[in-house]
Amino acid sequence: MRQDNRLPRVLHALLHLSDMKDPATSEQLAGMLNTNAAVVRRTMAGLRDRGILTSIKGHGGGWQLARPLEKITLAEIYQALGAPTLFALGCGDEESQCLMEKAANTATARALQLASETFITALSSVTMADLAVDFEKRLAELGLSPDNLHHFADQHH
Amino acid sequence: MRQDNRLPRVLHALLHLSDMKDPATSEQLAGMLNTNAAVVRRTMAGLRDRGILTSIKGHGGGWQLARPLEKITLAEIYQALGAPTLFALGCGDEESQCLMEKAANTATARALQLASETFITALSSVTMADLAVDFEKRLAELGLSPDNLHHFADQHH
DNA sequence: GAGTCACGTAACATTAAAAGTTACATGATT
DNA sequence: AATCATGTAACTTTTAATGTTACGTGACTC
Repeated sequence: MRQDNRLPRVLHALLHLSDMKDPATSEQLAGMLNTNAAVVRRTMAGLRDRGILTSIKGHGGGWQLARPLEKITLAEIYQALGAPTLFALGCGDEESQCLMEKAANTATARALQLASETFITALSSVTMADLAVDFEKRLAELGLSPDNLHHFADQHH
Repeated sequence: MRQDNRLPRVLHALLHLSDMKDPATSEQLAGMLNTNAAVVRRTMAGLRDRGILTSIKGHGGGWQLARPLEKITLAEIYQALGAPTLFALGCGDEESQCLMEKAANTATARALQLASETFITALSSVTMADLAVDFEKRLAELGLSPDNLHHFADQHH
């Protein structure tokens, strides 16, 4: 499989959305994320279905946050993306009849399961608001005031 | 990327090797693993370089364990495979200049890093001997004596 | 209410990495 | 010298994300 970058991409998009008053079109977001509008729609669809985003058609339409950043955990976003396969590693054929293969597969699956739980737990403990704080810190480190210079932080504009 | 099943496949192969007195040829292992001899050679090459296996050319040659199962951890095998990418998920473009994207990527990378550490730790705590014990248990559960019925456990034969 | 904007979605092409396959060179044994 | 088995390169296949194009539908403006 190719590498799945939807999670960081969506986080990135949500941060931009939180910074905008008006709805952002798929076209605008695609520009910020260096991708295609259809990809944005496809990727964001799950977040809309989960009530994280709203989408509005027609003039002045686009994407908006449906909730404050504090109430959106990264784990929920991961779920909204369909909880895509975390691992590039597989644990072998589940239906094998060879007991040696079963032992091998079980051991692999166990390690992957533990890693998966760690991943979900880590995502659960972080909200989008935490990311926004991280962003503000990065801004401040560059000596920029968070109040009036947000747009400088975004190289896309 | 496609799913990487090398780790469970190698574990499976090592269990079979531990059960054989004579070296097993790539052809034989390929039969047990339902794959191709060239794949076996390619996959096992890293284990040979790490001193986990020895390979012998010519008549009566093939693959053998270079150490007792107790002294082979799953983590070492994973390393011997080149520590292939664990995750199907990426953490975005590392070189982005957008501070929002950096915040998003960092958060994703952090969760992946924790998961990765859990995975390696889990692999480190298990040796091939543990897998052999697991195999014996599975044999016993089927009501078979471990002493003289090993070959029944392997559906390949 | 016609035109335009923006989402919704399907269909197809592209891409990346493991895995499968084929072929042949090299070394070891008989 | 013949045969066996590894070592390795080159190429094809596979799979899921991603990129792309196209068109339908709803919503707003005039």
